[in-house]
Amino acid sequence: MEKLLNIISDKVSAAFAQAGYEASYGRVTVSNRPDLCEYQCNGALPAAKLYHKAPIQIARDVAARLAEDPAFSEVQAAMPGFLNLKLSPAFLAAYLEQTRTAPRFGVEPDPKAGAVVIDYGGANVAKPLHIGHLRSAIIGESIKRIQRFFGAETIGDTHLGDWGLQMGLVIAGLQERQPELCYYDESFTGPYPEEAPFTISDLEEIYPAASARSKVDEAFAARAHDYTVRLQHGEPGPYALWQHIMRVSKADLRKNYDRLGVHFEAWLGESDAQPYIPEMLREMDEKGILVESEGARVIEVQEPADTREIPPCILIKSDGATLYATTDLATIKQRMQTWAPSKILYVVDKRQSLHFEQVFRSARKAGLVKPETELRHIGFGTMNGKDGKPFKTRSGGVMRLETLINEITDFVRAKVVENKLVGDEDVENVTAKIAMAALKYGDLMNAPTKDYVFDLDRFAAFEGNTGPYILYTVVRIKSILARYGAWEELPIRAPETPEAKDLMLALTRLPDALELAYRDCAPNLICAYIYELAGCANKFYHETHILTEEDPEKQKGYVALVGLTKRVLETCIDLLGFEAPEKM
RNA sequence: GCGCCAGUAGCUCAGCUGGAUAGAGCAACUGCCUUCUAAGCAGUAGGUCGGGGGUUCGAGUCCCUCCUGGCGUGCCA
Repeated sequence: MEKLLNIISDKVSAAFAQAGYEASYGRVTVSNRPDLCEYQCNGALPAAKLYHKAPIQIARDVAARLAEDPAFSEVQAAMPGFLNLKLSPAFLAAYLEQTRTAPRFGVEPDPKAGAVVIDYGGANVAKPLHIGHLRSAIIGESIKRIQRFFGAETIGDTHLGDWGLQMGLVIAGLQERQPELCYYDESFTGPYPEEAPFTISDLEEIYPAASARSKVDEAFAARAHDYTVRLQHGEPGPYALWQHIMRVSKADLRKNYDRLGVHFEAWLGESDAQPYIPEMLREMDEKGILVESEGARVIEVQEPADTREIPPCILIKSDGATLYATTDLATIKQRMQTWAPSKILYVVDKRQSLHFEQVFRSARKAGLVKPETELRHIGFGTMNGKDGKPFKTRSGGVMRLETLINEITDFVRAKVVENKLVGDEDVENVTAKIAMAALKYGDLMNAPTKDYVFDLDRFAAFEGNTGPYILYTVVRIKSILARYGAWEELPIRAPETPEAKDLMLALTRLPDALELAYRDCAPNLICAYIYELAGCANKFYHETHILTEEDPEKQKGYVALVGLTKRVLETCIDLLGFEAPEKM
């Protein structure tokens, strides 16, 4: 359905045309002076130059032609040449009634969305998630849901770090602890045990220890390297161990992501891209784009239009090994073959932007994707502590994601218990929902590309612009609706108070907010929108006593309005990746 | 060195393609709970938009320059 701003713009444009001016000057925006009007058109100002007329004269010409339009209750020309508009209550109510009854609130899906791969999470096997993984998971999940809302068939892929030296390190590290294991016995022929010889806690000890040791113990480093090679050649012992590591690690990762409300459709990793590498390299060779440079095999990606130097994309090191870029390119090949997506979105730290620029250019040069396939790196900024430096624990270490979630959950639980609004049996459920809202909203409210300061005290305080504030708004409305009874079919009614009208105007802005968030992959725009909407809802709630309203028709209108508000808010927070409890 | 990003209230940040009086939240201060949840609402105070030039009827927004900080910059991921 047509967006309200477009409908008004069309009317004003037509008025410009009737008055003898170029219609394109009739573009209307939301007013930046709410004290004067609801919508404004600045077109008379630039038009004045073209027509050699006073802007105010043009504005008056146009205003005169809009005066009779029933959509507006007020049309005024203001100095020096602004056109100020107010919507008529009846027109606004009719429009919102369409919004209320239309599927997806009248937001139009993207007809060419197709399949979309979202590469996020960035977890490594055998290493616990730490707070560095938080942003990718939260932002990626939200972007995926937004894509899906606009009609895309979404595939969230973790792209696990499950190949390479880190695996060799774990295998070598485990050998130090349990050298007697059959996996290390090259004469072993029988089937390997079903049960993994370690737990996730063991793995979490083994990797950091092995990593540290490899830096000081050359013999150990060589063994790790050797195991890496043997694994990559599919030798039974290392391979069987690797499978155990994968299984144990994935189960643990899944548990942690579940707790975050983050779900992946595909749990593929670097290892799954390996089979595609030989053929990919051969094809690149045939195209003649894989060239020798300083002993390595690279793809040149510098273009004449570049203002900076873009180093070539290295696919084969001078020692013959492949690297990160090679795997990423093979992964693109794998994804195109498997899902033929219209776009692949990478939600990865923004410091890797050059890497992705190289990979994307190489992919196009190699013809791995269609010309119209969109490859996009959504680079996110660093999560800093209050000191402005990358977030650390009090002791200076990297904080585990689990620890962070536990801290915020404990804080929330104390608050939930204190407020006594929920029964004992609901405490954990409600606590988890509020904690997720605090954590996710606190992250998503920031533009993805920006570094931001993570302040647990601030996010946990729940006052002002926070996730819990949004939840609180929803919960208050739910409470009214539950007491009122059937509300779903009640139609929107013309507003009678400024608070009601403001709330309705805010509701009409939903499509604009969602479309921008979709276009720019920017969940923060949804946060900004629902904060504004929740503010309007709370003001309305404060000024209007719904359940004691004596006029049943008025009451129905109020209930319909908060009902629509609730549905919009719940849809939006679902796009952000969290949900509201019944009480809090 | 080169490139990218950032610098807006005491703190954390908005500010869409240049438009009217630069907006929120926190912190500070003041009101509002015998009525649908006060995790709320209303209000007061707080700003040479890093500095300096320029373009424009009009600049936080565009151009130039300087300062400060962060990040990146061929064989790590």
